[in-house]
Amino acid sequence: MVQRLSQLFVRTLRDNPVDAEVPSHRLLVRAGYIRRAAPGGYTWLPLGWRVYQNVARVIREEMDAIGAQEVHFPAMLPREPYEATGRWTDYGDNLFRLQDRRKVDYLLGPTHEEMFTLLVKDLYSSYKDLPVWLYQIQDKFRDEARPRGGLLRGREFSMKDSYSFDIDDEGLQRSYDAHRDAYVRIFDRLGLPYVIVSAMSGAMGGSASEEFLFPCDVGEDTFVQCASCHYSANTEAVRVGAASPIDHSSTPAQRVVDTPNTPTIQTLVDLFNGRDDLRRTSGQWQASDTLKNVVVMLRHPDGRIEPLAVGVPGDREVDMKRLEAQVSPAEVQPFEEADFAKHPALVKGYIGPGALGTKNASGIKYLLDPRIAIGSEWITGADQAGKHVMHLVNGRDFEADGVIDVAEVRDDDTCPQCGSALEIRRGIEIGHVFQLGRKYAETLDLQVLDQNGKQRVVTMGSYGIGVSRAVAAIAEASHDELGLRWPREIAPFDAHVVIAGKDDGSITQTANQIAEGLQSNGMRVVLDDRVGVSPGVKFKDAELLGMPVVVVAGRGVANGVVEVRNRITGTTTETPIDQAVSLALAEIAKA
RNA sequence: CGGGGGGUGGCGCAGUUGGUAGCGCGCCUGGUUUGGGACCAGGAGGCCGGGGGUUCAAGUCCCCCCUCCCCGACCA
Repeated sequence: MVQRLSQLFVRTLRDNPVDAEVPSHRLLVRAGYIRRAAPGGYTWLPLGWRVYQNVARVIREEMDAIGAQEVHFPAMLPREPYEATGRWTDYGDNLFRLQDRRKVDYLLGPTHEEMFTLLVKDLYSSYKDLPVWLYQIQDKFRDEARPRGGLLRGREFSMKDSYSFDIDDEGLQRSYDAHRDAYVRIFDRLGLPYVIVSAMSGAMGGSASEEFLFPCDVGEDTFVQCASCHYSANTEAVRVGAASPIDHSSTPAQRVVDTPNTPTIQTLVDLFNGRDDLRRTSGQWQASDTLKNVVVMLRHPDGRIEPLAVGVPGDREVDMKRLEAQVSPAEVQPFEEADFAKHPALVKGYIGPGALGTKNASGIKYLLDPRIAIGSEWITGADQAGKHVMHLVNGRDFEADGVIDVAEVRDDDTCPQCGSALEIRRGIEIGHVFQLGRKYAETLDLQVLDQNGKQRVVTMGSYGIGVSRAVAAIAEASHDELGLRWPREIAPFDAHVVIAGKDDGSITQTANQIAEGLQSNGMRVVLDDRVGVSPGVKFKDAELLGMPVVVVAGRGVANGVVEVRNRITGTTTETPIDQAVSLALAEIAKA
């Protein structure tokens, strides 16, 4: 059936909604695709729901094509499985919890590793049953502290997540590769540009976890990309190579210097450059010649709290996200005044390697940025108020307990693979493939018998795509100043036929004929049949709604012609009425 | 959770020293229009986010709460 715009449940807004900031949110609300219904929750209107279904269909087709099978869970889940894996508590405030009339606890699933693991455990018990790949497309619930960007980060959102179950690591790798390949096909079909980045430290073997990021200024993830080689990684996963040792045979002995009133690195550098006796033999001292020591508190999952000291070059900050990722599952907490009181060896503002390290006065574990080479000399805190030390050589004058790579990553940092300059970019995480391994299977005791009749713990992978987020990302990727521009496969309709201008009946007749012609060729068609609406309004709405091809039947009909407009390429072609359908079909095929 | 800015018809906004709640768009009726968000005339539509207080009188002043947006923190 040709959808008549006069009958469609939609209202476009002339003005931008004031509470929408990012383009996708603004346009989806203004064009009548979604409405906010709750904090972080959106209602899909008919147009939006068609887009959603199209995205879900593409994902289903590709998942089914690799042999994955769809299941469907209840939204309301029991507490026990999440209790068993510790996530009932680990998820903290982000978990939506509820109780039934008997005060029994339930939760709204934030993610479903537990349920899938138990489902397979429930039914399968032999290696012959493996591998098996299951997926769901369902709403997830996370009580985000700050939902934002409309569909980009909600508290209720739709996600496709798959889980693979294999008997061994080789199988897991095959399952992972199959999903990764499927994701490439999915995002290509969705018209979403993406970069695949490493999401975990190289220590685990670089391919254990990768993210698909859609590069975009409003994205919340930061990643680096190398212009020369193909290296790309989430900033959390970037690993800097260790610096080569430096010959320090000509470096003077360490020297403690009075440095009053040097609360910042810059004032410290200025003081050294301003004093004749401290001046460098060649050039000026830089912030990068100083060693900054940051102390934090780590809170382990078992509740244990211990301090950790990190040394980074003075021109860099410690990136807390990177630090959290490195020390996970421990949480990072600030080192507070009260903590200084408990550790008298630490002098606030003058913390140096002299006091740090498990072998020194504080006993605090001390880890160094990999850029800090053995043999390099530094200006750093002397562990006395108002004093710094210079010519302090790593390996000669102090020794750290190890290396940790958590300094901020900057534009033009060198690529760990080829040494060229890295570029920092932002992106929206649209997909994530992850080799979970045996963590959940062990905890929930998912084992099968192998060929030798022995119990073997199953190894798992998890693979997610945010469906509602993908809708927003596509809108983000496919719009211009006039409105949305849906890729053909995702658009609510293939063609938008407009009845424009003063009509003696022939225009409406022509428009109907074209709409039906398109439909009989398998196209999904919306017809703007609204009466008393001026052509300008209809054109604006057509541009805002964003179907790939717009056919305008208007004043040209008197001369036997209509217009075919391609919303993607921006071209307008006038064509005889009897060729309108075939031309529109050709343009749709191009879009 | 910290900082900042908001909440007044469906949407966007104004509202003075406290004194009958307004404008534009949209919506309804009639008429005129019909190729780039038309025009005229007449209408409908508001618990001014919620609660408490001050006052003869509160959209406006005071207190508490809710909620939205932005920045940060947080985020399998």
